[in-house]
Amino acid sequence: MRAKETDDESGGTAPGGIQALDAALSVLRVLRSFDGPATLSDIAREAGMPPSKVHRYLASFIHAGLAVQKERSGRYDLGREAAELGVAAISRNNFVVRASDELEELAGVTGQAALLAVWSHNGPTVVRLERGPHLTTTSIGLGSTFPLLDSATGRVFLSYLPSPQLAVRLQNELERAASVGVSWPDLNPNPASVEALTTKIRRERIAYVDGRYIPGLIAISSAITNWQGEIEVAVTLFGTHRELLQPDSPARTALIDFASRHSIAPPAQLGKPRDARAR
Amino acid sequence: MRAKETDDESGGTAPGGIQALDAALSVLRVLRSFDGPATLSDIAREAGMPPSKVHRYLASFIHAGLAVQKERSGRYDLGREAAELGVAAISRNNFVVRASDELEELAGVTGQAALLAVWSHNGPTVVRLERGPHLTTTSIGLGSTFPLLDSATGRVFLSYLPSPQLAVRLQNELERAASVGVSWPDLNPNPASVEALTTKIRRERIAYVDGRYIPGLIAISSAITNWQGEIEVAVTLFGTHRELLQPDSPARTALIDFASRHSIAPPAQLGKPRDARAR
DNA sequence: AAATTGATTGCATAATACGCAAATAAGAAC
DNA sequence: GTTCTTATTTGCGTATTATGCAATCAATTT
Repeated sequence: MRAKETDDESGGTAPGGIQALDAALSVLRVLRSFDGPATLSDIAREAGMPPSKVHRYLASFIHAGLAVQKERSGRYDLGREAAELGVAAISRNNFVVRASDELEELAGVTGQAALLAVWSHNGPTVVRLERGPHLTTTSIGLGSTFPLLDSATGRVFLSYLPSPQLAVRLQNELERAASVGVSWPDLNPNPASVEALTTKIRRERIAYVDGRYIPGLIAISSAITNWQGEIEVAVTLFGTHRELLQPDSPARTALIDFASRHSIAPPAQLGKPRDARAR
Repeated sequence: MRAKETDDESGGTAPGGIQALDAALSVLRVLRSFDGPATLSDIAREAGMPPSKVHRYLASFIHAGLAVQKERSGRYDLGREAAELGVAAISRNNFVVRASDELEELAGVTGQAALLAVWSHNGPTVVRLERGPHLTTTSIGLGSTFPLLDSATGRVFLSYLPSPQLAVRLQNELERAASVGVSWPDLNPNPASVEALTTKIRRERIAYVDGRYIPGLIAISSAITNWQGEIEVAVTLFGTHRELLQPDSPARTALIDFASRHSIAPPAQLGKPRDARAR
């Protein structure tokens, strides 16, 4: 086996780590990058390794529950342990944990469905979902992602997240909107208009959409920010009634209050709740 | 390094896999099992490995983004990539499809007919059906729905689904039972008795009926839950032999195991209080 | 039926992961 | 401020084992 002298290639080895493990974990990342089940050959090609090597890695992943092999076709997919690892990682985020505790209450008092979303590489991602009293059966589920411009949740991240992470994604959505000819009532597909919108969202602490992303679905969203003013979580209420949008609606007030209470005010105060004790 | 001759120890190696990778993944699982950041020593002790070995694994995990090292004190925690991996696994994880793959096997080893049911607006609805070796011709088919109180499947949904969605339906069935004069051996038509029954079902992870809904038909059912502890699917075994009901019957054990394997265990922090609780 | 594609498994060998122990760093005690 | 204690990190030699190759097995197509 050859050791890498220069790690200028993508996926170099870890300093002080283990080469075999680095290689294996890169396979895991490849497996994740597929949209669904993948064949051994595809995974091996994408990872740039011989299939036999990848096959042995996958055997261990399956043993650990991180991967599964479907039926007899031999295609590989992520397994249950991968999901549990993810929820464990998410639950380490204290903002998510604390907001989750009260999300059900928020859904109850507002009479709407509620969700929490965090930023992942696919964009805003649902990590918690509380269906309201009116069981609105939507296509939204755990792990769903939203667009930046066409969703209330996406617009909140657009307004609070630093530009670099958003730039390419925003550019794509703007171009796509321009080519398809979509336009918004409150937004034109140019940077100045986007800037005006995000400023407004930050000022009002609310973003909303009125049935554009999913026809007939009304949603309002607000940001939970950390001590640096960066967004940690977006809280979103959604339903089918337009009164959600009115400036003085109880639901809107409750949402802003909820987000404020779970945010840490920019002028950091001393009584800051420390993170939970280990064990 | 010593190779395991006997894999009777917990956490044996994978057949055809890689020993180093198995060891590393067991460390990852240990890291997940903590509620928060953990020290190297703790992780090593819990994993039963020398700290130096674990340290090298963690270096690779950090390189892959699966773990992070907080501050300079050197405590380790799950990283961003772990969360990404999880949402990828969840978003492509369809509980029905996943469970369907093994439903035939479950029917085979238990010698019973098996079905999967989800909640729809008509109540518990059969979405997959596997007739057992003894082709019991019943009136159950794809799209069939069950009552809440007179079926094992219905009782599982009754025990796991939030009250609002069930309230009217439950009320109807209770009233109807009272008017017709039906009674159950394990249930009286009042809220307190229903509560006692559902508590028992959640504790034992099993609901059953003994030929009441369909005369002569014995059924046991268990819940597959998602990472919020909400029911996604009910798995039901049914046949004509009463040994299904015995606490130590192989079929019952296999059913509970099946449901557990397909459920995603919610972490402690996100554990939702099942019943109403004052804050 | 033949052929093609893809998954799995022996095998020999060289590469490397392991354990041990030294070194470094961080806290605690005084 | 200095010493003591505890915990994390890193060399190093060797035996273990991960690897590439190629054969085998299975499944699907021509």
